[in-house]
Amino acid sequence: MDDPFDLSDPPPPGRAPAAPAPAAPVEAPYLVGLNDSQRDAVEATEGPVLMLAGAGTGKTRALTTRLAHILVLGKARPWEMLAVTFTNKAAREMQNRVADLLGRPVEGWWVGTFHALGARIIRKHAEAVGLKPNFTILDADDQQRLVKQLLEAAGVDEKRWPPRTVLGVIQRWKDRGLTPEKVTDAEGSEVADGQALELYGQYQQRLKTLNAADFGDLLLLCLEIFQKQPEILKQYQQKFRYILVDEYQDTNVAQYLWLRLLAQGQQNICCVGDDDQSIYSWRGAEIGNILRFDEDFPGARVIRLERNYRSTPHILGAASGLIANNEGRLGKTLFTEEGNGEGERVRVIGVWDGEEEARTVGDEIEVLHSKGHALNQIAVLVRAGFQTREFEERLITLGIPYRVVGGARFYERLEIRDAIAYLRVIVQPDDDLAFERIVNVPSRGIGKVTLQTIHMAARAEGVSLTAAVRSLLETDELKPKMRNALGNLLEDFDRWRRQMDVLDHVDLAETVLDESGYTEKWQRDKSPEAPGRLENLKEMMVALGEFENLGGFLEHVSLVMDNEDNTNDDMVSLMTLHGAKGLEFDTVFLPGWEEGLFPHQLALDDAGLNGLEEERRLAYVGLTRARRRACVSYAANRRIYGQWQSALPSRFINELPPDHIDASVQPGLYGGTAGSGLEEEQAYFGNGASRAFKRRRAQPMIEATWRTADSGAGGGDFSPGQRVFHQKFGYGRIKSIDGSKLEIAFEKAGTKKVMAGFVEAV
DNA sequence: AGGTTAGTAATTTTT
DNA sequence: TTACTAACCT
Repeated sequence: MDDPFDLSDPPPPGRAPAAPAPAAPVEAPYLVGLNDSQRDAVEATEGPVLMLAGAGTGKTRALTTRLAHILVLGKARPWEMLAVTFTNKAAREMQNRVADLLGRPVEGWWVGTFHALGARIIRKHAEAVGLKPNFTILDADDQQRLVKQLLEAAGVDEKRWPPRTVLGVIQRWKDRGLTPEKVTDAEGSEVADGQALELYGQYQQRLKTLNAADFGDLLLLCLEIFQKQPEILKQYQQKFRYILVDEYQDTNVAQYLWLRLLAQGQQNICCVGDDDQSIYSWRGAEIGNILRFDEDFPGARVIRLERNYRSTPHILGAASGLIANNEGRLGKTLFTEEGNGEGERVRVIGVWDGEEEARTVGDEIEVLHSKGHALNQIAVLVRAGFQTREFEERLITLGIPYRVVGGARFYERLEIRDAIAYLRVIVQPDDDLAFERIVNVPSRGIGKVTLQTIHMAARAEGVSLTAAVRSLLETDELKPKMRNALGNLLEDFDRWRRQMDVLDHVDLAETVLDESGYTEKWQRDKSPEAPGRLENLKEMMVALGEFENLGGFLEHVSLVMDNEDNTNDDMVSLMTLHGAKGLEFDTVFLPGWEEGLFPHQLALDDAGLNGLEEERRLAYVGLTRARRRACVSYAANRRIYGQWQSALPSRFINELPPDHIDASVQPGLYGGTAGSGLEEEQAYFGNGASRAFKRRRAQPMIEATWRTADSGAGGGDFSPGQRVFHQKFGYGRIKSIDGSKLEIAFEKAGTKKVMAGFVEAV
């Protein structure tokens, strides 16, 4: 992941300027076969354009052709183009398809995810925002641990305010482009005993100390750079002459601001999206961004892609009828090519319980399979992950191969995260979160108490944990056993760091895992998953080998968390509706359409009508994944968390236009009337609405590990001869001072070296 | 310091 | 129901 060119934009050496064709021929080959609106979208290169692309309307084709077109016309050289996506997969596809269109790879253009591009910009100007260029990008787990530490220090009850909740609040602020200074006091007042805003500030402070940024920062810090240093912004503005944004309906405020700053002046920005497929508001996506586009970019052209190449008229009719129940849409009228017949109606099946639903779907799949239907053209799309289980069990029974898409990702596995933590500490000694993760893995006898001591020392001196350990080693604060263990560990670190220059990075990683005893830990482990973990570690080494250095690998790990998809294997796909966005299958099963599950009760609780509309969009996304067959189902009874619950058919079922569906209900459900209504008195999925905002009396302050030491960094407050008190050694008199380390003659414990932060004057 | 047990909570998750 | 965490015991 090197950066072959810098901001000043010299053409990549040895490469001819992207041969600008002498005016595009009237009918360039790549334009053949586009429909009128697609062609419109390709040729409207100047000024702001909103490409409203409905499901299955050939969006990617239009968008990649547009990019190729700009290059062919010579309107921009590759490095003057910026193409932003949400996923690495989408970025990769864009790159490949543009290359296909042009018949050669395009090099040097900025194509990638918001986060990857943000990271790239920040690394270049890191000092401007108080980071070193080698800053760490924290993952979700790191972030949560950090918040947890802050909550503990602030004495917030973690039962009431779980770290993930508080982290969520901080992230939503970041999504909105709000730094701690910009959040209004009132906003955090309900969260974490009113300390949310303060915690946010501390969180950011910690990140700086750790030389780290989280995902939100990858955009926020860009904004900060652009604001603080307008000349840098200007360079980028001049550089990027054509900007293209995919999945615009999923952008959050920070991303919107980022784009708007970059597009200023030039305004050749093309945003592609579909308001009806906005399903990530809970992650900060602002559907308003796409709805407001023509206000934000005056004179914008809106081009609608409405001709659907994917689904049958019945499927499209059902989906369109459903989504028509939403308000505040930009509105599109999807249509299909005529002449292919109408296809099958969308089937709607009501059954007794979840097990029967799984059995029914399984049987259907079996029939399709026996007719020669490819399994990888069949998907079961569920609302929530736990729903896949019943289908898995059924498919196993039937002997039908399947894969669960999504789920645990490679780099999130315990052993991989541990291994990476070792590498992180080596590359970036200030990375406390990584240090903490592996300081006692494998077990070195360093427990809670020792770690606490290290934390206090770090806090007192305002340094990283590694540095604090270094200081502590020169004192008598630690028990000899600990001092020995930590001393060895630090020696190891130092040695590995030295080897970074001489050893190949794969060899180094192997050395580290070997000498640290980490590999051995799993070799000795007798649990059934241990061999798999060792396999994964080997696998990681292979991945590591594909990078030039450790830094590149770590960047990849942070930013490219996607699963490899083996779409080639003939297997049924089980996945969530969210996971299915952007995919298509001949046959799609949509189980669990029940009130409370879909729409999900929590979505309604949290976001009311907006929540309902987003659930409806999710249903729309589900239906429009199907090319030829869609089958919706619901169960009258379902076991959730071991409890049987009865449920009514989803209101979405009633919203499907009768002309496009074919409903069959198992006799005996709901006293014989199917989907007859949604009586309000039913309270499904029990637990009340406002769990998130319950409060409790303030907790007594936890003995502050961090709070105490804020004042006195260094040994400056002490002088020789002074009488002091130490928690462990009692009273004594200072003999000499060496920086933050004091030599003290204790009355009971004898003469010891201790950290200044651990003693108080008496 | 590490293992055991009891209590609790439980969507969606492109980076 | 399961899975994870925090206090608790050894």
